[in-house]
Amino acid sequence: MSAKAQRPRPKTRIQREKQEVILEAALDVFSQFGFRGSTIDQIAEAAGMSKPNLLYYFKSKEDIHAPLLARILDTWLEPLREMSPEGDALSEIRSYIRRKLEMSRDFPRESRLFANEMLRGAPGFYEILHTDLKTLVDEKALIITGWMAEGRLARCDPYHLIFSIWATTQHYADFDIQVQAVLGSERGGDNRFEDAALFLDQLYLHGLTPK
Amino acid sequence: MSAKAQRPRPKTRIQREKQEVILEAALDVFSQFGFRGSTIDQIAEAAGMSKPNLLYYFKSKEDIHAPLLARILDTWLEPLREMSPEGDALSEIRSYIRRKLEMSRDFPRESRLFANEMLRGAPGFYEILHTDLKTLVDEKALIITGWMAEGRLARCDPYHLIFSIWATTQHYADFDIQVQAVLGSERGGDNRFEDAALFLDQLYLHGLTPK
DNA sequence: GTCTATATATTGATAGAC
DNA sequence: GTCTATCAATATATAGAC
Repeated sequence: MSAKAQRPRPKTRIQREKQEVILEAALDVFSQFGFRGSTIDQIAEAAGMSKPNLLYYFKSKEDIHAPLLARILDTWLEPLREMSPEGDALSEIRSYIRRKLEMSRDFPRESRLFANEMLRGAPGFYEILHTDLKTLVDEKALIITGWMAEGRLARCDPYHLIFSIWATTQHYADFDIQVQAVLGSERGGDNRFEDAALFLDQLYLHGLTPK
Repeated sequence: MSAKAQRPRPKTRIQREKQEVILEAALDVFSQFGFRGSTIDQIAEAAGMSKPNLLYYFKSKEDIHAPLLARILDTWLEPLREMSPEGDALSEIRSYIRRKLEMSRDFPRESRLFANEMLRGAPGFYEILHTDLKTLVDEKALIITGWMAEGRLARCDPYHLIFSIWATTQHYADFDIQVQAVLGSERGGDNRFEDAALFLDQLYLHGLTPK
């Protein structure tokens, strides 16, 4: 939303739709090869248009990449934002895990785009992580710590708890190829996400239930 | 080791050392930008030599990348191989986690190189995952299932258990920049791996202790 | 808005002097 | 073995016709 404001806002509906087609194609490409490894040609082909035509809508490679990145962190943290101090501790954590896993299932390319950025050290992105992201995580860590103090949750490091949830859920998007290779055709089908959901639910339920 | 056999073995010790310098530099670069996003120029500069000089030792970009990839899976799976059916179930799992986390701490670039390959769909690598890796995981999954049948471990899906261990431990290498950004300078120092080890140990101890 | 043509820079790789 | 020079291919981006 705020990302749109960076470039002159699209005038017509057609323009906006074309831009969406391009961003969609770019997400395919960038999420696989990262920024440096992707070419405008690849994106143009994926978008079904010529390179100059694509560059009519976005004046540079960076201009295609930036809005994708800008919208992703917001989407990605939505499930964490929903974690409420009012709810039941274990239920809140478990449904956070479920929602996060659903995001990996439904938006794997976004997850991989993000992962690519992390791998190269998040240039021009670190500030946001260190401010916006850190603030949100600090806030939620406090809630979790509160739950532990009330005896509703086993005591543990809330930051590493959150990291472990990020890791386990995003793994199914980022390392999907490996997951499928190991599970094989029999079990790698569509229910790998259900199996993962069951496993993670149990792991964290038993792992976090106060003793 | 078997990777070396693919190209004519180096004659002198000097040659071998130069190749090592190059591979070391290449690991730095490839692990950040992936294969396509890295340039021979970058690698040459990191290795402190000219591009033609580097290409005297490795005749192509692919030839630098391949041996790095070949040696990595072996190293990476070493801790899993060590998991023994003779040992105590919970201890075996916990020390597997500890060793795997140590690898993320000690070989973060290798982890990121691997992650980069997964993100682009592991071209020319999938076969190995589907055969060698799957075979090893199948074997260890059987052991784990055996432990569960004996009541030494809480029942759960052994494959997703292994995935979750991979995910949580590799996260500290692959997403290090994010971990550091969130923890901040106070806690992001050198003990983030110790904190992670403590957290994971507790999570899996409680999560996997039979009820 | 979309195309062909092209300018300009970067990249993978080689030739050949030393 | 290492260097300078360079080639051919690819890449980002623009010009200008339609």
